[in-house]
Amino acid sequence: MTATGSGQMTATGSGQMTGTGSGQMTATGGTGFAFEIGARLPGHLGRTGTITTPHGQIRTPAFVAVGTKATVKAVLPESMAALGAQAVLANAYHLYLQPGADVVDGAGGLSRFMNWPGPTFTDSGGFQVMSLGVGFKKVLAMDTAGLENDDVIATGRTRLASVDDDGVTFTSHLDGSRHRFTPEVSMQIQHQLGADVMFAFDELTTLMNTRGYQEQSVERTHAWAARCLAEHQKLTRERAHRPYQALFGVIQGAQYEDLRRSAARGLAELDVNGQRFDGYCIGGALEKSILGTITGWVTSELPEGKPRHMLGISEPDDIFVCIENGADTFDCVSPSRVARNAAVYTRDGRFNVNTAASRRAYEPIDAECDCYTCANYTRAYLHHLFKAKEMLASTLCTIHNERFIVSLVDRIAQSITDQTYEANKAETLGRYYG
RNA sequence: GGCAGGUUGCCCGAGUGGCCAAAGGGAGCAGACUGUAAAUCUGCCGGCAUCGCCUACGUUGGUUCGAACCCAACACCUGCCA
Repeated sequence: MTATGSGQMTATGSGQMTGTGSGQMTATGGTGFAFEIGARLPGHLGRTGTITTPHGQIRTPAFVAVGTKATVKAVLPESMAALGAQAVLANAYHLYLQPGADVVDGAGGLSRFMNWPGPTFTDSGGFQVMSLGVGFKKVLAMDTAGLENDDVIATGRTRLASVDDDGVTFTSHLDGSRHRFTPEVSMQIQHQLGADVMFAFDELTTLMNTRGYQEQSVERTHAWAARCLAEHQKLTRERAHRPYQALFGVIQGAQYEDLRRSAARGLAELDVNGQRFDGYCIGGALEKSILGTITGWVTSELPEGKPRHMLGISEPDDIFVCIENGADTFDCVSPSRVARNAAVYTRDGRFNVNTAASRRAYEPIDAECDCYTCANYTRAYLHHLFKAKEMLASTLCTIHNERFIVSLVDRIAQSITDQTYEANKAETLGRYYG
């Protein structure tokens, strides 16, 4: 395991760097974007594959690191490449507010702006419809019983976003200024940001919403998806001198099978003037206990030959269950956010390094981990850095956590190829949650 | 030596008769975080413990039904005068 991990790490890092400068890739139908399926997981919907973008390839399944404001918080792009990260996902809403999409465009696009030569993704701002709106961060829950209520608003929070059928009005959390996002605006921003993969502007509901609201929201997201495709087609023509940017549609529908399936089918069939989605995202309110089932409903409605991205997922059990149900890529803030708050992942579960137990623990976070942090630093030192409020603590723990997830996903990919998936799953989850 | 001010829980610091085991910080201890308003947030934080009891606001004594809060002496610290 360790040998495999470090070997992959090196290959990824160098592959990314060289693939970048040379520009266009292999057979991509003239767009620079393509997806090719590799091995399949017998008895399941899972598969390995390769996504080709103008900025390089992504071997799937893959974890995409979140760098909301064009930076993976606390970590250098070089470190992200060294730990095996294949792609980075930034956020249209945040970059639109600061520094402004035109500034990123002027730099030559997100990749150049942030010095990440590999593939990049941007989220549409759809997540902020929810996180700045009703404000319920909890979109994952074990149990939805008794939660339904469209009027619930998180206590103590000011609502900064409100939705209507045409779009969303935001109040900037930075300066209180008012902004209007529509599917067209999101596409314009994302084209200026210039990521290889863009996401359609969607409405993200929570598990608190009523069935009626979820239906209405799925319809709205579908209508927005069509508008995104139309605007995308127009912008792609206007910006033909720029590298091709792929567009993924986002499937909502919460925990309802009929809604999820019809939403998936609707986007799979959606064709606006010959323009279709290059891939799909599975997002929104996801009930953890049936996460795999939901993923399966959706992927079985989607075309096989296009990649599926899982929005906001990174817990080990969730990753397994999504991959075997046909998800190809993931993104999540968790490894990074949690690291800044002193929580670290290990093969034997997660713990907080800032507790007294690590004060004199002169050993790495995880003896089996091949990351830079575990190779060079002890828990005692990290504990000290957190207590002393030194920012290196965030850097080192983020490197470790990102590597943990990347390496977990890499091992899953390898086990699909090797046909040892079930054994790998049983062992990995048994240890992690045991 | 004279005049004036101060001494509060691990630290800083409110509180000037009962609603005070004592505000608020910090530290400490633990927990949470799933398309990032997050280097954030939550809980505990004198002891034993079920209400409750015990020990506590420099020390000792006093006034009072009742004192961290009022009085006296003492100890130490801090300003101005010699």
